[in-house]
Amino acid sequence: MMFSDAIVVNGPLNLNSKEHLLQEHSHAKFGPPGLMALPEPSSDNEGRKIARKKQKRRLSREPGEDGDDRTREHPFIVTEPGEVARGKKNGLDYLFDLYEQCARFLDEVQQISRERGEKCPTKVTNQVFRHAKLKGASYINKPKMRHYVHCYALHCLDREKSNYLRKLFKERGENVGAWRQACYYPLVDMARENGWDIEGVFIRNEKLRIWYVPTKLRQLCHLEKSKDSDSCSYE
Amino acid sequence: MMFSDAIVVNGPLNLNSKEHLLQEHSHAKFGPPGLMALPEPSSDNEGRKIARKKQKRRLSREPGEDGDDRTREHPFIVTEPGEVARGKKNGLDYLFDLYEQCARFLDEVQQISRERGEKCPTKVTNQVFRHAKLKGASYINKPKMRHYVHCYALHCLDREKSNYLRKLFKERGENVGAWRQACYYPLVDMARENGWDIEGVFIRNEKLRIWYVPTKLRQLCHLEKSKDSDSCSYE
DNA sequence: AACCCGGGCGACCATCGGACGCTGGTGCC
DNA sequence: GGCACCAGCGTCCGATGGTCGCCCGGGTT
Repeated sequence: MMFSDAIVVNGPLNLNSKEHLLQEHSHAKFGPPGLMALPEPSSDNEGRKIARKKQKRRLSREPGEDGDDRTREHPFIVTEPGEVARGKKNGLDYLFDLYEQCARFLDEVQQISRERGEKCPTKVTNQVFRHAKLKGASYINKPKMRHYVHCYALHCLDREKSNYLRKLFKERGENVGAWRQACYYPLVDMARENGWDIEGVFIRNEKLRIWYVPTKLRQLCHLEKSKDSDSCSYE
Repeated sequence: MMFSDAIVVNGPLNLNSKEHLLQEHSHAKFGPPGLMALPEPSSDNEGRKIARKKQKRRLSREPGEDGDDRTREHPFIVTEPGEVARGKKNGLDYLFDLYEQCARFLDEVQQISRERGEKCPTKVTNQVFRHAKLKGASYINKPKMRHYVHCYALHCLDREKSNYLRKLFKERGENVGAWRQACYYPLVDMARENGWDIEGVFIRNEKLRIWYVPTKLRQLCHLEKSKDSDSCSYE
């Protein structure tokens, strides 16, 4: 009754959005790099400056036209594994899938950087979010992804506990915010079991490695560690 | 006639400066962290904002008063291993020692971050330079250290070749700039032998790991790689 | 003493990681 | 239909990695 791994769906998900025209970017070659002249600043880096205001037109959707060209993503609700969110909501399987999509976008960015001989990111950076947007994944954005990183971490590190928490909070009718808060504590326990090295816990996990440890989680660990050592020693 | 390692002096060095009142920072404890209140932004991070303008008074040194309170460090000249720079110059052993000092400052910064439960840098960052300055090592600064990273890299990765280059350029009476340029090419060769993974070459070396790969070196590798594949295949 | 060469490093810049809170979607009554 | 709740994400902010070129030290004449 511990890690059960790899059971949870990768199935339907994302019922309410229909942006999947991406997903299958084969790591293509993009042709020979073109021999950039060395003493110059750098090659044009994936439309960082250029094409900046190409955002989706906001505030222009006609009411009644629903489901597509949505102004903002439907909010998440607490769903149990495999459960499809009903109504104008997204489920947690979909949330977690977003993290996997980001990992794929990071792969692509790394591929491109390597081809160009540029610095190669090891984490999901601004550049990756920019790339995702460019590829049409407009439903991915930094604040959202950072907001739920620790929930995804629990999902990666202890599927069992993660699933249990989802069921529990769903049952109780708790909102997403409450569930999200609750996700911190199992992680703090895990950090404790690993000598309080939360960074290491992330880095040792294949999927988590690419995500920054959230500040709040790091702080919680530090706080708890201080409490621990206060109460059982006076060094 | 390859890696001979660990022969080069760690001796006299730094004849013209007398700032070594640092060197021996034992990784002390600094007392208990103080249990920062969680929801707050962050604890005051090593005088990042505070004490900012505490710089050395410039333009106020009286002429004739030499050797101390110098406005700027003496320029480097090409010296061979163990050779002491004469006159108002610094030698390359001293330059390389500066990199070792930075490594020690990084250690300290990491120690402090870990105690405070803050993000722990793995590289020599701005924070490390700030810390060095705070500890009195005012002769260490970012532009200088970044400027010669690849020279230090050669020194770490192929002492033999590095020493040879120093002797050669000294003999020829070349200036520091010329020697510095020359340091790139052996490194490019080394990258070639390692599948053009210059990042990996740095990371695999204990001492280099903490330094960012200089852009110019990365670009040179990329350029050379393109040339290679152009001339021996048409894929 | 005057001059010029060369390089040290102050200071700037684009971009980064990180966070807040406004806006407006959503379900309930 | 109106309202209250709450969360998505635009947008800001301090700090970062990276660099350029000014200024002036130093050797030469």
